[in-house]
Amino acid sequence: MRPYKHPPVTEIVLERLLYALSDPVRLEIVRRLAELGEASCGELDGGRPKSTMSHHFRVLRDAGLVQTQTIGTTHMNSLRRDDLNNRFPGLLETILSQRG
Amino acid sequence: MRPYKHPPVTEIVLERLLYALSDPVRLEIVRRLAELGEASCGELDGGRPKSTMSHHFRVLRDAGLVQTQTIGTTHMNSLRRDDLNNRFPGLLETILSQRG
DNA sequence: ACGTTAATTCGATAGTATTCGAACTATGGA
DNA sequence: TCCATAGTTCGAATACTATCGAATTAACGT
Repeated sequence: MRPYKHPPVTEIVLERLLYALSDPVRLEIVRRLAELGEASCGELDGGRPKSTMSHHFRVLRDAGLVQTQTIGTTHMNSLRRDDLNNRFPGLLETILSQRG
Repeated sequence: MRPYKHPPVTEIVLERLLYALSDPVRLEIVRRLAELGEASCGELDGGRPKSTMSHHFRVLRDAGLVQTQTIGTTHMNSLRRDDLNNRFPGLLETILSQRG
């Protein structure tokens, strides 16, 4: 499995980040990741097909929100909290603290 | 001119709000409105056609970010700061404080 | 009433997103 | 090596979105 392409911190773009979070499925993924610390793709599908989940995780990765590392056969995802707080201080926490 | 339909505070949805702000043109509009306090549609077009601006203002209105009142022939827009701070405390300020 | 100004609505087009099944790839275990 | 597991990639259908010109509506001043 070739490694994932994660954007460097400096290339994380606000609009792209907001867009990634504007989808209910993706916002829920991010909320769960915030709770759990990390999770595999499969753990967070709510019965949705794998391809759909894979798509959403890719959007989150491309936006710089999520990092994915391969451990064995599972792909572990976690939020890039430090990177995000460097680039956009307080933003992620403020969004996650909202009761939507 | 029939009055605009602004969603009540309780119906402002986080995802919709994030989506509205994920467009560069709209984010810029919101930034300018935050600076100026209020502005007409025409003041904020950067040479863009009126129909394009009208579209973006509608998205911002529907998301609950902007309120528009007609004064004479001009439509004055301003941010719904209080409403937004009630519904999503700190969110707007945090987003606007980011240097994108 | 007429023209001007300000912005919305309509209609079309081109681009992009979401969703999903099916095929594929990679890793680890029997 | 064969198989199961975990996700990705591909392809296609469907649905949205942004953009803009043209026509329309509204309010004001003359």
